[in-house]
Amino acid sequence: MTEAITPTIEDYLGLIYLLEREGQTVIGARLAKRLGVSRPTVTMTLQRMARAGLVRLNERKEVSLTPAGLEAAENLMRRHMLAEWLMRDLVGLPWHQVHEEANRLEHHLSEQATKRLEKLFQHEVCPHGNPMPGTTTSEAVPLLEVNEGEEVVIVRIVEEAEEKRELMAFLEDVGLLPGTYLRVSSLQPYNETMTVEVAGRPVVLGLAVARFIQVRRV
Amino acid sequence: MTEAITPTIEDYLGLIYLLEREGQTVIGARLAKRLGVSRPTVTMTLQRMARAGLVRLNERKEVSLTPAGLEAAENLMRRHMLAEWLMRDLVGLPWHQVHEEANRLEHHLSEQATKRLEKLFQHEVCPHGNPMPGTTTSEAVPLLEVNEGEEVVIVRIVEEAEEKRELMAFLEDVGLLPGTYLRVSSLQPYNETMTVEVAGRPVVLGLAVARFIQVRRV
DNA sequence: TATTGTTGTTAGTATATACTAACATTCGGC
DNA sequence: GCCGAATGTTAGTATATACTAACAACAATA
Repeated sequence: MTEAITPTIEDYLGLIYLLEREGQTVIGARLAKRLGVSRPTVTMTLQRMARAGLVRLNERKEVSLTPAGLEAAENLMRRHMLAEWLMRDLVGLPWHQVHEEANRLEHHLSEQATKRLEKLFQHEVCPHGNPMPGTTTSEAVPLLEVNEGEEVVIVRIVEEAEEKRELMAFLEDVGLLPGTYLRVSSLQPYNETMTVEVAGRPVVLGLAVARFIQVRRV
Repeated sequence: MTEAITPTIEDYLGLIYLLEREGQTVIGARLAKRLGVSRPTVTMTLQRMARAGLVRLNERKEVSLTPAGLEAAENLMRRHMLAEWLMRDLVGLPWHQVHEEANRLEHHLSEQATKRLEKLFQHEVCPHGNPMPGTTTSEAVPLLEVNEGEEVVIVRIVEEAEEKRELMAFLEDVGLLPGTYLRVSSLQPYNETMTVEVAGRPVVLGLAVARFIQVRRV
């Protein structure tokens, strides 16, 4: 039945999992865009996945994970996040590179290696603050919604942003990482920006970016 | 020119590299056997590799690496051995499993991660005692050739043996690892075995296995 | 020398993953 | 309710990687 879950199929599973977790409707066109492939390719791959019992499509072509698909997806996400911690804490790769590295390694970690990593890293979140499968998301709001003058702490950088290499390098550079405290010093909606104060230094953020940063008020 | 070096191509490069280093004549049939694929598959893949400038075939169909192929192969071997050390020393996988794990991960380590690993692990050999590309093999003889009563230290387990999963588990179990001191207590050529003393305990080894273990006299 | 085994190649096929071009359908907005 | 945009699918194609069956060339050996 569940023939072979290839790296490609795992990529689909992981993305569908994340979109579902964010409460988004999962359709082929969105997968195509996020995965960087054409719509016909997605159609074909989803067909194989449905045949393998990993996903279903309803009459409106909305995609959802079956129990088997969910299990495989959670398994993948666990390996992804453990690979991220491995790269960050043991190998010493810069924070902004670990997602990309883990994206390739995650498909090739054996069960034994995964078990070892689970022993070593007992975190409930990945290095970007996103929850491991099985744990619940801690309360947070987009930095976008925070008012002028408020102090907050960064809870997570959402997964969509992890794919954006230069953005990640920028965030690491200015120190906008999970756990960082900052103050919203002023809003410039006319300019689509906001200014925050991080470790005493002002940083101007585009509002698109401020939507990717989730924070908790302090 | 050098289009894309796929994991499959890397597997071929690595094997050819090792066979060349052992001074063996590299022919398609041997590659087919060691890689576990059919001869036609090897023919086709070697054609693509030749087209990409990674190997040449002479009139007698013997395969050799081009400079570009050698560079790619050495690069791969370095990643392989670094992945082995990573798995052994940082992740804590048992010795007999690290080769298999590294065989998959090696294809997906970025240059940045490889550089980090090179900083962390400055060994001249892999966990099985085989030399990193660029370093020279230290003098050693097959355990097979050692006489009764001699004391030796294990220098390496040759690469061919690394593929044999159960053998590797056995070697780890009885403690026949690089650096281990042992004494050849007796030979039973009629039985195709020899008996060695490891840490006070006698171990009977098939001669086929004794050919895989290289030692230095002490 | 004749036979047998090894080796390499052709031919035909399969699968997963991609693409473009073209079309059908459906949805959102006016 | 109509129209253009978004979406999904067909059809045709490409590439890398595999396979089996069959054959040709050569080597090795009885």
